Amino acid sequence: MTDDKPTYDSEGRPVYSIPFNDFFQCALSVDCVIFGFEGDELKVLLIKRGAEPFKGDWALPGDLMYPDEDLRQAATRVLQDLTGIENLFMEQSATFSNVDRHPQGRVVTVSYYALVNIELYKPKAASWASHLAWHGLNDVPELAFDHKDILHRAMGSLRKTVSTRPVGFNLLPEKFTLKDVQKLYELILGRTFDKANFRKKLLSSKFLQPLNEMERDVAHRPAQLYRLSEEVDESSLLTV
Amino acid sequence: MTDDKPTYDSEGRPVYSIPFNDFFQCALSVDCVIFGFEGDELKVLLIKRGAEPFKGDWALPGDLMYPDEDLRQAATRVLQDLTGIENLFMEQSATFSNVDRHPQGRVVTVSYYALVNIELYKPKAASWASHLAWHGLNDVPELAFDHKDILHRAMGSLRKTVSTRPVGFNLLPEKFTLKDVQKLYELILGRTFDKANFRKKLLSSKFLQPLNEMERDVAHRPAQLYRLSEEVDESSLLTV
DNA sequence: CCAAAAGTGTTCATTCTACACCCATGG
DNA sequence: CCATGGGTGTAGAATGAACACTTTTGG
Repeated sequence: MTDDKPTYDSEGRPVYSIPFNDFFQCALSVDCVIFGFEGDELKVLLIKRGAEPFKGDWALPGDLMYPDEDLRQAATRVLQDLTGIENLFMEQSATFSNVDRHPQGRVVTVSYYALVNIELYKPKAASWASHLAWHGLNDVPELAFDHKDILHRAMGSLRKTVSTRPVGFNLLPEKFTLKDVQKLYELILGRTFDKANFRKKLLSSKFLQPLNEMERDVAHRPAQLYRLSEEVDESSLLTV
Repeated sequence: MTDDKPTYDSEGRPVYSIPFNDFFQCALSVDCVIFGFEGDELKVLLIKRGAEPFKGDWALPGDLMYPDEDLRQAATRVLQDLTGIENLFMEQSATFSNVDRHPQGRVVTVSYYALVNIELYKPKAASWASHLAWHGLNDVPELAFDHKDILHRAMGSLRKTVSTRPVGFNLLPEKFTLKDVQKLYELILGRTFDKANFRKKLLSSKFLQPLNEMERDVAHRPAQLYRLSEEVDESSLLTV
């Protein structure tokens, strides 16, 4: 396919078959897969595109990287604009580079996935509000570009991370029950856990701090509320 | 930091503060972290740069992505040119985008790591031979650009992958002993394993096929030789 | 009292770990 | 016969899975 591409001079210097400047015709973008957890569902924040291409379609929020930014800064900016939240968990997932993925030029996109406490989320600008919505992961509409692929990959990255590092708690509200944690892990990993065993593992991990507070207004025995203990480092291990 | 960056019109269309075409001034490159295993050491294949910038320094082999390629194709091409090997294990690791990482312009690089059977490696072109060398991972020289970071990250990716999927075998010769496998895993993961337990785990995994052949010319009891059994799928699990 | 979910204890099976021991070969 | 590393068995600890049971609330 690319037999004729690279040649090299006697010094091992590459000799390009096209002008050097032709390489500098790409744009980079970031696309953010923003996960939330509400009710009994994992959700993702999508934006309805107001501009061509794919105008009117749902898409992952993203933007082009500016010349004076790196990718993480661009992703942080997108997130900040949308949710108003700073300092949330965000990690690079993968890079997508199909030649034809963007109809307006060569745009390579790098995806980040973020975990937000859905209660803290506030739509930022009024003009955006109608264009932004949480969608249940089992109920995602058609997406613009290759965003469906990106979403699937991000889900994979999340699964890997969540089963070895205590990052899932970023999706939970300040105060939560052990049942909440279990439900969350079950949704992310697509399996069920035995209640007794799951809570034994969680409690032995020392990541949780019981509060002097109970669940309220439930038609059964109220559950103990917990919060994440302060010394938890995201590099700590929690194997679920 | 980027307060003034994004504004949006009444439709939620982004209004950029710089001309749209200014975004299309980036180049993308791939850098390949090519791991090999020889003797009692993990090695990485480095190239001595024949051109500015960083002329004369060691660097990861890489190249710019051509307009009609995607990143994987570019990485495959680089690998093919260097080693002459096709169909080896290669996976995207991470994307590096520091604004100043390349002195000649905005170049964002995507790293791939590959695992090669060092016995099959043949330097491709004579003019390259003197510029290419395997370096032990504990003995890596100063590297050009941010290649040291890239190498470290690739090592991290390798560690993660190798402990859940049976990909390490790509580093081994056709025929190998269980001791070879153990040594390899110990090097990658930076720990030791109990001989008896390690081999029990390996043999119960059904990934190995014993050959009618023994080690030769060793001053002790010769070891059984194995090869990877054919039905092994890289998506199978092997938890070490 | 009942339904519903919280919360706990016990048993059994599986896996991990450490370590001791025997085996085959070259010198 | 010795040194060297190949190869195996076993006992005890740790972990995981399954499940029964008790507790506390609202209705």
